[in-house]
Amino acid sequence: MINKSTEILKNSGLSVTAGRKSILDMFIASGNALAHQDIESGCSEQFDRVTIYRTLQTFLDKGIIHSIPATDSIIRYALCNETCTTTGHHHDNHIHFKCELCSKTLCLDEVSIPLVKLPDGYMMHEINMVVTGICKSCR
Amino acid sequence: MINKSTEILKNSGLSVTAGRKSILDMFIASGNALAHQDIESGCSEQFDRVTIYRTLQTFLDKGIIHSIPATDSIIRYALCNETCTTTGHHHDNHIHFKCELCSKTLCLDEVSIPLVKLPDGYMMHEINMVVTGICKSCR
DNA sequence: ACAACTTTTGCAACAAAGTTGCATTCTTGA
DNA sequence: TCAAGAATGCAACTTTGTTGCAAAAGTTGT
Repeated sequence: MINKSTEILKNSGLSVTAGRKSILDMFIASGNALAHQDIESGCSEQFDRVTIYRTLQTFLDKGIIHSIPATDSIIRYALCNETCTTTGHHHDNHIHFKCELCSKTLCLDEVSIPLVKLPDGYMMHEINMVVTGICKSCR
Repeated sequence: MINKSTEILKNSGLSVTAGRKSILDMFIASGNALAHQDIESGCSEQFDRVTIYRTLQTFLDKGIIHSIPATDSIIRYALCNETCTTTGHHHDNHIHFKCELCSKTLCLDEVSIPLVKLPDGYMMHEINMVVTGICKSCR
């Protein structure tokens, strides 16, 4: 295996293409979550918009990335960490932080989501927590 | 004050118009959160799409409704409860539940969000928690 | 109840975001 | 290396969201 992106793609049973590799490399290189738009402005010269949509969907399906909910209708994606090896939907147990100044979104892997008790009759499947505030580098 | 929607509008210092009243009535009548699309299909014959966008934005600004983050890029809105009297952004301290079967989103006012400790250097401002699973009525 | 003033609405035109089908190109495994 | 299958690019389209402006409605004071 030459590099990490190739390795991830092969492990997920995906064919290795230039587009997938460079999108995956963007995730690996970036410390924070990326929106479709971020990726497009990073490589729209090389790859079609449609390819980016489909690649992100494929990565989601394979559990390579996860999506981070937001109230601004901009969905951001972040690499799943190595312990998430299962294909398809899976639970990330860390919280997400969105900085109000630099508006970067990142995974705080070291902070796990506390358990909550739902009212009777509700079954929990996935849980998502997003904190907004000021990040380390913006203070 | 004739009815609840009129009362809410006046309390927020907004002029009372047919559009605002009927959108507000939809929120009051519906037990769950509504997306722009839900509202549009409920009253698009009566009111222009643009009016709905602007009305939702106005309600958000005045703190009449709050937006609920989601991973499907569909922002849903729900009425703020009466304790939220402040104008503008404010923190709702309850969790949100999205049912995977009926895909309704609702506020679980009785479940409050537990505190989490952020790593050093991060300042928390707002916190949002969304649980997906199966709701009471779908079991 | 009315007039003057302010706010809201609808329309049109536009911009951005996302989807689909299909022909071409690239990957993979034998 | 070659054939089969998968991914890509393109074009056309749908959906979603935004902006400016004139018309309509709401509000306030008399």
